[in-house]
Amino acid sequence: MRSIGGVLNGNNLDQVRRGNLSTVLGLVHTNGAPSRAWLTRETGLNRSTIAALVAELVQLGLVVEAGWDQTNQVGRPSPIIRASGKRIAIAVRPELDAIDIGLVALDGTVIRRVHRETERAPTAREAVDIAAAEISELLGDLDASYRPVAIGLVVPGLVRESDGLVSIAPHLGWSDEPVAVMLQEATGLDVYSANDANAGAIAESTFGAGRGVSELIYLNGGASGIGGGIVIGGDLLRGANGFAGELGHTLVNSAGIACHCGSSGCLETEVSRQQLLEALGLSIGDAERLDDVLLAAFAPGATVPSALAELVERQLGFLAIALGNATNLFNPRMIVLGGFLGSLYGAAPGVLDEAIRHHAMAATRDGLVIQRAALGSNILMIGAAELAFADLLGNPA
Amino acid sequence: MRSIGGVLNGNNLDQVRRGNLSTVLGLVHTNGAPSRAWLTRETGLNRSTIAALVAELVQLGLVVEAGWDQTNQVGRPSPIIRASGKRIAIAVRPELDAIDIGLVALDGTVIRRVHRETERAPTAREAVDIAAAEISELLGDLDASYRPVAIGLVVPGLVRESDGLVSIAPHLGWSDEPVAVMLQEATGLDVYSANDANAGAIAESTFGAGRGVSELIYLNGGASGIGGGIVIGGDLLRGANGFAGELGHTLVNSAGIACHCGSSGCLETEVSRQQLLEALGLSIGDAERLDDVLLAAFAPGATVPSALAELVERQLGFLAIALGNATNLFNPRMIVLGGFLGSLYGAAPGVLDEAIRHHAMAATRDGLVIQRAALGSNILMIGAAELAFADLLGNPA
DNA sequence: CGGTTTTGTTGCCTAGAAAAACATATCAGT
DNA sequence: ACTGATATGTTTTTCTAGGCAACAAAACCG
Repeated sequence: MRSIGGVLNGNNLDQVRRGNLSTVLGLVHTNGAPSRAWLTRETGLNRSTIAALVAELVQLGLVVEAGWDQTNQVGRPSPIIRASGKRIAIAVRPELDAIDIGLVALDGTVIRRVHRETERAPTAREAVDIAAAEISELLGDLDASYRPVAIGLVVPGLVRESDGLVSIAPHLGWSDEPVAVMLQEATGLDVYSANDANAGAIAESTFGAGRGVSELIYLNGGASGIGGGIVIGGDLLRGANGFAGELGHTLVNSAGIACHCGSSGCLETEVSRQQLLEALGLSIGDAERLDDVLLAAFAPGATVPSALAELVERQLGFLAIALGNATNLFNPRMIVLGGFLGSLYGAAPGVLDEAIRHHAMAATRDGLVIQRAALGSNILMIGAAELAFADLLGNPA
Repeated sequence: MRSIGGVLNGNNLDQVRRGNLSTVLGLVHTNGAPSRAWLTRETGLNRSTIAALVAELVQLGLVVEAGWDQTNQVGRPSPIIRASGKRIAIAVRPELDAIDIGLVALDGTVIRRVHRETERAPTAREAVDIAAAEISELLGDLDASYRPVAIGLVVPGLVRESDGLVSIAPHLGWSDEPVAVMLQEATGLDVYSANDANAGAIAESTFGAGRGVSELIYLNGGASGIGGGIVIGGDLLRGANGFAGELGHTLVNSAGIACHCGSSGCLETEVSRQQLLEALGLSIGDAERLDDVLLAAFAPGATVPSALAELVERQLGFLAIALGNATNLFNPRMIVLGGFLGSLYGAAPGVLDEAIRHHAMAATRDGLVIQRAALGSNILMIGAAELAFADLLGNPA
């Protein structure tokens, strides 16, 4: 049985309408403020159909018609469609020493953003309680025209897709914590949960460096290790249980050191931010200066200390092994590097390009583009919001 | 722009009809001979709609209504729908010392199969000429009621999706050969081309060990190396250019030997059939006995020579590294092993299972099933036929 | 043999997209 | 400013395809 994910089958007419509403809302959400005429061209649907679909979305409070196309072209101007600024997603992101919470509207504006520091890594219970309290306060400040849609919860760890169970988040010390359910119970809002790098991959492929690229690999280097997210056909690769994308645990060194995952020589153990900070003489507190300092050290004309050059070259070599393997497996159009991996690449792009030439087959890397991530510090807010909006975007009615 | 593969968008009624025809034909093709009532349940469509869809498919000559459900249940019997035995795909498969050609009907029956030996590896030109001559003869033998749909060409090498160019087929000595175009010109038939392991993955996931499994990895060990195919959401992973799935070129040994791909320590160089044949005292001509001999050597109660035991254990160890990496990346539901990799696994399944436990994270391998391939020697005929039928199944009208 | 159950068959209904005709708003050229 | 060309919104009509309900048919059961 070619049961596609178990949910195959008969299209009926309802699904046509639902699909078209979803397509239009998605285009509006992703493209900022297109005109009705643009939507007509882009979807291939009839003018009158687009008019009806937009009218229904306006009725649902999901979009507004605001102003007219200012393109100075002949012909009657077409109204601009904007996603509602009143439907909001709540982004929640527990970190090692803080919890980030933000409100993001369907039109992409970040309405509020708070950073609640904690003395130590919060337990799941503490994270949920702090988030719930903060959410309650943030929503209380808004007038009644704003409506929360859902919560997007982004966790630095492995998250099961079916129920949002955090299987393991080594750096927070969590294991088998039903955080999504706990947060749902504490707030009464639906919670959509995912791994942080997966959320980052969604964000970069929808709004960032990978905009419009349907086959890409996103790899992020953070304080707590290396995480990956893979986009195929424009959708995040989730795998059987939602744990896909763990590129940080690719073997890159047979003689490597033990990894917390139980294996050894993983990319995550061989390439770490800590080594870079030490080589640059920076403390953990200075981590946010890493990019500037590293790029300055490798600026044209600068003399790079040999120990630093060696470290960077070695780390890029290991990175190239993991990316080469992944390129042979996925044949991606683009690789997007975030966090300190982006800094590493920025320092010596030629080194990585050349090493990948060695480790990936000529055919699978043909046309491959490597880029640094484009979204900066907002990436996880945006990714979390996309998680929260996904159901609404898929079925607006 | 969330342009999904560039072909997004508006569903209109035509697409609903096309999709439903495709769904029904696909279910009939994949499930042998279902009843109309079963199709109704499976698709969720209305009885009358299924009746109309089936009638149209009958009209198109793609299915026949033949006999009635013999299930001895209450109620009016439902007619059985069979795929046509007259619409045929032509499977072509160049090998090191032969060219295999087969005719496979839409109902799955293999109508003809010929094995044309060659003195040496054929050039692309030779392969095309032999195949074209053989196809002409095979089709000439059939009466006019048979209609060829297309040719499915399966090549042991990297095949570009857009135009079927064989980028490289190291063991045939081909590079940048437009074989699909050549075969199209020689026969006048459409040619759909793919890598052999990719075709194997399609076959095993549609009709073999992975039937109904929508997230699986297929890995095949042959005389000419190790090839892989990855199925995600029920569809073959193709990547940006169609080269995805090259699991044979995953790094498994940092101190490994050079690979023809330009890298070193690849799975394909560290694990080869040749080593196994030598350890078992078999010649290349005896390769087909490998499975029997190896399994006999490891049969319960047998004493395994230590050199052989070590080799098998080492090879399974390397295999586990590649599969562990892939498991962390894809979080598959199943891994299917074909060719000598299936034999290796059959000899000592516990060794591989244990090694994968070590190399894949607990979450990503949760619920993972490892199986030997089920389709045997017909796998590439079936895979090639699926390639040829894919367009028809996607758009029957 | 009549009752029950399941499914095929037929005719009607409705949702929704396309198409066509008309209206409107802009630009370009005089 | 006026006129024509162009693009797009608006309204009405048409058509397609799937759902639904009523009826017919073919099996099993007691």
